[in-house]
Amino acid sequence: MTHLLPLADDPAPERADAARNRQAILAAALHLVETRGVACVTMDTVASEAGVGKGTLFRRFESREGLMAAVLNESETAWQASVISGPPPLGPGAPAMERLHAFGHSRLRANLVHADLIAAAGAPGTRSVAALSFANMHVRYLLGELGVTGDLLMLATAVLAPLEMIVLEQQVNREQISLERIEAGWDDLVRRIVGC
Amino acid sequence: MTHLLPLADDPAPERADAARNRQAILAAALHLVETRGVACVTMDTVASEAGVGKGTLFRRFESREGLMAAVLNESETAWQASVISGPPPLGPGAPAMERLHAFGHSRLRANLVHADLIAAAGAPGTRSVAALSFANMHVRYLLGELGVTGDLLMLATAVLAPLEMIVLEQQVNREQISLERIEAGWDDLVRRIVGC
DNA sequence: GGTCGAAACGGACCGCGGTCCGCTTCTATT
DNA sequence: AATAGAAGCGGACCGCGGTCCGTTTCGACC
Repeated sequence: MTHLLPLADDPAPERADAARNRQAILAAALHLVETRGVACVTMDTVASEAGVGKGTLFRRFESREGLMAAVLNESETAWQASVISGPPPLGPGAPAMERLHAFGHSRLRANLVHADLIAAAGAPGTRSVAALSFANMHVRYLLGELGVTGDLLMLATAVLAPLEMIVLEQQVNREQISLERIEAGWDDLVRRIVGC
Repeated sequence: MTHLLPLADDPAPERADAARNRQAILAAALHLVETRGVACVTMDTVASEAGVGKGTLFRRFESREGLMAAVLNESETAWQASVISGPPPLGPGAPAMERLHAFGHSRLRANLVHADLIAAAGAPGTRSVAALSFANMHVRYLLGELGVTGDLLMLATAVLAPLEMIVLEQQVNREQISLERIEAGWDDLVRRIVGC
């Protein structure tokens, strides 16, 4: 075998025009989301802005949720990168406890900033599974570093659940709770789960 | 003043035909949800089944989410009643810790049973605010009984967050985690939050 | 019972998400 | 360069949630 043979690719490597269209659609969607806000972005608009037919959008991204998830993914990826290899205390280099707190605060803010996009991206499962379980995996790792014993998967879920948009939405918009109080409450939660 | 005078009613007491229609709509919706499943229930169907125009549905229930929330509310009310005045350990009479665990398990199951209806009822805020904060208030009360100190509102939120449908959905459908493990994980969480 | 304003009604209508299928474009092969 | 057929394309079309407004019904008051 030579280096010209395709090495363990996907069985169907994307065709050139398809790739071009995917890029065009993604760029158009991102632009429209930024300028008009998520709510005002219709599939027809994205299609015409990208200069493709509507069918193409749905073949590439499955649904509106899928497209929004793809847009969201752009910033999510950057955020993940800063968790994995950015400067401390979010990135590696700081003590695990500091990293965990930085993680929570950062995630909290990221969720609030992209609130409407996250809502439009819909239930997890539409977003890539890998992206979704990243947070859980990272928290599990940090809890391990802190010497926490028990069902770490469950504990990580418990730590992350209060940061979910649906919960934050209720607290911020409905109950008018300040960001500081939410952060403090989350810090307390972490302390109780880790400590003792 | 006599007993014939309306006592501190809403300013606009519902007209007779309006009340009749509300009942008919709710009954039709409930029936259709039970027989065909939430996903197959369209507003047109409910309207014709109830023998009213579509406009009436939307005037009474605001949106599809609102209608589904109203349907969901029927069973939620019953559940709340059993928490407030049902038999122990869920109702009053048992030690606070037992009640709390019973509460969590009961809520967990209720959420899973009505999963699709809850999803269709959409974000909180569509459902009545009272109904939504009931769980939080109850948990806060139980935590107080247990002598927990701190920001009880935040702690109650932390206790309830892992029971939210969006979290459970991920665990049950995506990660295939058993109900027992979820319950055990939640029990552990409660112990850590209360204890120490 | 008759009158009148307000409230409720209902179905035609709209926009959007999503599908379908005949046509076009790409690329592997010779 | 020619070819063939798979992959991609696009826009007409559909169903559903939601709105609008001319018409009907209610019930308070005379």
